[in-house]
Amino acid sequence: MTKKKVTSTDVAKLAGVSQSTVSRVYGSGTNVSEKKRKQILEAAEMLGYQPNALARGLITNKTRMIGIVMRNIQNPFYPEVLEKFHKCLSKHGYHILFINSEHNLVGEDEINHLIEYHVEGVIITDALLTSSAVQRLIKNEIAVVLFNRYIENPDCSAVFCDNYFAGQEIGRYLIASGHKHFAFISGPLNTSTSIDRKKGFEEAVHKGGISDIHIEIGNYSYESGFEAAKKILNSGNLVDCIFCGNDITALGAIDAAKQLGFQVPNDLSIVGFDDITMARWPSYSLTTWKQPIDDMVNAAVQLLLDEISEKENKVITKSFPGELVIRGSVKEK
Amino acid sequence: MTKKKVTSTDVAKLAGVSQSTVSRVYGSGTNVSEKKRKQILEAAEMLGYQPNALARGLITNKTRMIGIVMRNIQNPFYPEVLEKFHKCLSKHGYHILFINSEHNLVGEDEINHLIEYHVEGVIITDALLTSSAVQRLIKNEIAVVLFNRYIENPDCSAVFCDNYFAGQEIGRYLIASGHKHFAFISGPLNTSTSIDRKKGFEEAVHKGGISDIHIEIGNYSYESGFEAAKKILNSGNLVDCIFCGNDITALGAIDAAKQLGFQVPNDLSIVGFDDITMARWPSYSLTTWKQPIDDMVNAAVQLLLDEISEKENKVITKSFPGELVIRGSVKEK
DNA sequence: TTGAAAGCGTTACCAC
DNA sequence: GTGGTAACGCTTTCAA
Repeated sequence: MTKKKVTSTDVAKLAGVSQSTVSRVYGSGTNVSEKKRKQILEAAEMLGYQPNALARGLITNKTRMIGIVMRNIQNPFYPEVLEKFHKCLSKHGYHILFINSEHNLVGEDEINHLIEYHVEGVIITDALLTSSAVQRLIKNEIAVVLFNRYIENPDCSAVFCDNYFAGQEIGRYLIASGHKHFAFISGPLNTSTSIDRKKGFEEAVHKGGISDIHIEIGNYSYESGFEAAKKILNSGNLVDCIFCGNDITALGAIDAAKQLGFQVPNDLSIVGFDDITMARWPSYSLTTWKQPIDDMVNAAVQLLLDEISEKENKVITKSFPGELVIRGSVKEK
Repeated sequence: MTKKKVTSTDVAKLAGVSQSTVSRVYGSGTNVSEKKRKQILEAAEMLGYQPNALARGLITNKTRMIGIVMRNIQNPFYPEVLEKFHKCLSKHGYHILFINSEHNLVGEDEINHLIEYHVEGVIITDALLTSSAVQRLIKNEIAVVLFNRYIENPDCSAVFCDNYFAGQEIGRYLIASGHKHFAFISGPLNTSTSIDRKKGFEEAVHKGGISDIHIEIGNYSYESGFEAAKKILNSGNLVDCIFCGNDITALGAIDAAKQLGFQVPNDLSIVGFDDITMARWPSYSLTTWKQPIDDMVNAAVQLLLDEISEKENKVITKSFPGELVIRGSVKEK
């Protein structure tokens, strides 16, 4: 077993045909007789031939690679999202160049890598691009879709949950179930996601006749939920419910409440956001807002593929409502 | 702002030099005068030039891509691993082609993709390769390292935690802390990982004078831990401790125990494996075995890079002991 | 230090 | 149907 890489020319020689014909078998598939096709496939099998995707990409300008830039992968919501993107993209014959970004704003060098590798499109989850970065991608004919974020003055497509609506619904639900003293643990307020959830929630609560909401700003982590809840419960303010910006924060809040001797939901109601698998665990049984991940992922991929094939840049934003999932962390009084 | 992709030839023209010289600036960096380098970088900046990694890879046979095949990404252990791999690999200038495998055995088509894209190396986490798959990768000069698994008759390198030792230590610890009635919730017994943990644990427990261990086989998920624990606790067998094959299983077991009215650790001790972040959460406060992820990831990357640069295939396996992390889920009687 | 030219493994466009 | 040949964008000789 030698170690030389085998090319279409090797296959052609062994099969006694031209290299072009081999290429046709693996490419268009047309214009090749049944007999030669057979010979070629046999020869390829013998040699262990695999077409070189790089060479192909060089000439076709189609690498069949999609860059996924993901932040916050420690939040269980995102592995689930990644898994679904992988499934959906590979169904369409695409591969994933994975980039784990650490910042809210995707860095220049990360953009550079995506351009260098000539990915056909990029999905950005839970992060943003400067508009100059968007321009660079577009200039390099790379389609872009934001996932779970959008930009006010949109220069690229986006798929997200209607956070404003969701925030409202959660506010209404807590009002309707008889709560009087509200707190909200938000994520950092530099993201559309956080801002909209907050705005919707506040509006609904105010409309329900409650003027004061105790607000803490966290960073969507368990620890920040834990700390924020402690602060709220130790503040002396009366509080009978907390809306948490995401599930993992809510789990932290529940643990903090328990530690301080509060019973959830009897003394304190807690609502999360995302509906991660853990929300369902009996220790928490978290009432939360379900983001329709499947639909969102499918939509994002569809948008991306459309952009890739159509070449013109329509900017489309798609929002999904999602739905309240009632479990056991809210007391309906 | 036009949309034509800019190449080194474009840069050369604008800078008034030859394409070769542009290439030298971005490649070796040698043999180019300070003056021309400056002109070139300026021109490149103006045009927004990025070298084409595919074309480069085609000629150099170095794509600077590493394939990561990951299974079970819903288990929080693996996102953490992925994040660290990303960090370590990008520090070395490598990029990740991400593949989410659904099976214990990596499929032929997944191998094909890795070969097609000419990744320089592959890291397989929590899955195995048939030896014919290994041979195909090697024939295509792709280095392979298994992470968290090894093969009995090794044809590729591997990095893992010494599961046999860890199992023993956990057994000894539970014996030493006065437990008498043992149960074990294993992962599927077709993996080295599971087999070794089980073997070590059983040996230590037997050596401690206990002959019976109630064994259940799960699949390393929360749900399977939950169900298995219920089965154990409802079996009528007396049980005062359960060792769970991984943390997520242990969390399920804890929740099941609580639901059945058992107090952890007073009525029942529980030990996990991995030390995922959630093990630290107050609701669980799980005593567990810490896999030294950082060291393991660094070792895996180092092994891979060595294999890539040395071209000869030494098969090296590296095991790490890890350590017991004592929290609150075990009663020391 | 520089540039011309060959070649990496494909696809695409020709003639035949 | 088929094979020859020119790209694709780069690195790497080799002469100058």
